[in-house]
Amino acid sequence: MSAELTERRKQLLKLIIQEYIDTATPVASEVLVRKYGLPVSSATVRNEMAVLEELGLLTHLHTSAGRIPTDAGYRYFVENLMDRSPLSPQEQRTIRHQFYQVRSELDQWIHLAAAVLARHAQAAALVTPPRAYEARYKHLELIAIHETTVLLVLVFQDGTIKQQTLTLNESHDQEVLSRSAGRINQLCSGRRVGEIEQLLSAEGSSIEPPLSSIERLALEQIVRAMHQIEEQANEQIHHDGLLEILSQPEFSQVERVRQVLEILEHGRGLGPLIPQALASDGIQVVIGGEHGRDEMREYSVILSRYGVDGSVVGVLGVLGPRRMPYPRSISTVRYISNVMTNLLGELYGE
Amino acid sequence: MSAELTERRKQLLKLIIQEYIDTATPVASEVLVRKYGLPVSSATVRNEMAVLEELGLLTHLHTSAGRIPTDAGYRYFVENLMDRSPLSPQEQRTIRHQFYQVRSELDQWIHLAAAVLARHAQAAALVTPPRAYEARYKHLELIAIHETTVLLVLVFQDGTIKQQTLTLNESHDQEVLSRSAGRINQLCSGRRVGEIEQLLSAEGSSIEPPLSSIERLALEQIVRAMHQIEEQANEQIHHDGLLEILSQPEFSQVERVRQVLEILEHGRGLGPLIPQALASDGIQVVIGGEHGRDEMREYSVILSRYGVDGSVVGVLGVLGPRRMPYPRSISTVRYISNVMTNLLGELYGE
DNA sequence: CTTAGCACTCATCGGTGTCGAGTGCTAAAA
DNA sequence: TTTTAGCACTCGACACCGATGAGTGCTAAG
Repeated sequence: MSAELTERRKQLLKLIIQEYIDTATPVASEVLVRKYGLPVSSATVRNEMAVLEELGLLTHLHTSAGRIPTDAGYRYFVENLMDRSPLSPQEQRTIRHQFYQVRSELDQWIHLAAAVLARHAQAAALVTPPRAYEARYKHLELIAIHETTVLLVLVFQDGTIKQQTLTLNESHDQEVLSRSAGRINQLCSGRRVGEIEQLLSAEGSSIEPPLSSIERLALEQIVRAMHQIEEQANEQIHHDGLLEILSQPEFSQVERVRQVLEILEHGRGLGPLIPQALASDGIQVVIGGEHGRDEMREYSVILSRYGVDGSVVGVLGVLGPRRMPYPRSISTVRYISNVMTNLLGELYGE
Repeated sequence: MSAELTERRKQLLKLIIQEYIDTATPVASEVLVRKYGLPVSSATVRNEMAVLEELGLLTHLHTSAGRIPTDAGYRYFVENLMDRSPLSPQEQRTIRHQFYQVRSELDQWIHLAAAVLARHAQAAALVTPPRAYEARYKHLELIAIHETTVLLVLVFQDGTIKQQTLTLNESHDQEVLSRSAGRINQLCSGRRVGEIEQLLSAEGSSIEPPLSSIERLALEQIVRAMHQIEEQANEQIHHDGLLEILSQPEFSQVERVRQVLEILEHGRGLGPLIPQALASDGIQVVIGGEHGRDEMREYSVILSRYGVDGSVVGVLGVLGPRRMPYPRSISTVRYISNVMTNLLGELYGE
């Protein structure tokens, strides 16, 4: 009986979780009444705790230890209980200022985003570079480097840049290369990989004048590069903030550090979370082993998509121990996500 | 008396160090005679060990513990004792093959170098991107992205690419931008930053026709970017292989992990080692706190310059615990350094 | 429904004793 | 003079013990 969530129990749960997040030690009934001046005795609190445990929101490690939240407990906290306070105007200003300083350096954005996320959420941060759903050709440049070697710089519509080298049979001067690049630019501007492939196939061989050997070679590289980009679309994940989480008590055994590194570097355990975040609006919070992923049992992730919908998007978020300051982390992820979205919006036109 | 380094003592020292590197536990006299079938008794070995300790080549943590090498011991080992065996042809082939696969992707080289170093030397790897001593302008491209925003892609003679965005007062079409870029390319090709600055100053205002506002803006960005590149010349260090060293016993306390992270991410403690390696031929081995750097007392680094002398150079190497398989690490660093040097040589002409 | 009281549980910590690895020394053997 | 056997001594590692104390669960009274 009475296994229902009364208002008092909710408040108690909230306090317990906040306290645990704060102190990283199991919270005892006694401590709660003292610290927060509850109008009831510790015994009552204990009774309530027992009910919350029955409901699956709390556990304890052994009989004479304080309570700690379960995944479900955290989930309920995140969804119904926690105070959603955005970052302070002061913090927002600082962050905006940092981004303002690198506003023109596209490739710094993800570094900065990861660094700021890590510092403000005190967790490991992960950011995937913003990518278009499908690569579209924007611009090619061929630059003579040395005799028969040519630097091929490829720019896509989402701002991604790829550089490759090309080795030719005979040396050509910059003049010729520029003309070839110009021609390819005209042929391919705004095209998808499929359309460019056609230029190379029989179908495309009807173009006049026929493609020079340089042009063919360059086009082949372009097609290869575009396929490559689409394959590894959101696979490469930039991360930062290892140092931040090392100071947290849950990482006092190296084994944990190794696990996190494996998640961050190889994406082990992250599984479908990134694509999922990419496909859905709003903030995704995954607590512990919620989705049955064993490697993640001890960790939580908060992810958010960012970017211009339908044009160029990425995912950013934080990874930390299950005992994570959810309100703050979520606010941080949300804010940085917005900042990045705005930046990209300015770049590509909202 | 008799505190001199006889042949037998040298051989003993070599064995002790090899054994310690292997097992990570202080080595006992008894173990040595048994494992290597020495023609003397453990007592004799103990006497010899005492002499080696007197010479400052060995220590022990407490009276009844086996011996471990001191920095000087390792140093003597590296310089006079160890077997210098290059990587096996099999390994060399594997490595060359891996590099062959990414031969055209310039920006993959440092990633691959770090990854291969880390895996083969079982240590943390660090690689600075290859840089010219001073930046020289190679090529500029201006690409209209959206209304008044323009993507500026800047290529330097050493292959470095920088991308920036530029916001103009009014929108211009690609035609105009390309013409401006072409003009700047003509003006700046192969120039150093100083010469380009002159174009912007009073002295340069005599060019005809006078620079358009777009051209001025672009030039300003170019100058800024070149200064930036020269400042952070070899400051950014790419690293890899944290996971490799985590499994080593010396990193069983997180504190050590933090230290290494701080060295790798912020270059703390590396101090002048990188510039030093950049300035000298051959392989640099720094063992423990040899050069009085306290943060490094527990670690050793092996660095090598790579690249085309006088044209474009970088530094690569490994960082590991003092107890490091020096012969193997040194061979690996040497080999990868050669591979990278060859790759760059092909690119820029030997 | 709340609470005081109390028994019970369990991790933590300091202290103690034992064990074994390893050295250092000494005196005898080579 | 060098080597070696023998042995005392040192010190870390480990297990065990009991005390301590935090914290719960239960019960019976308010």
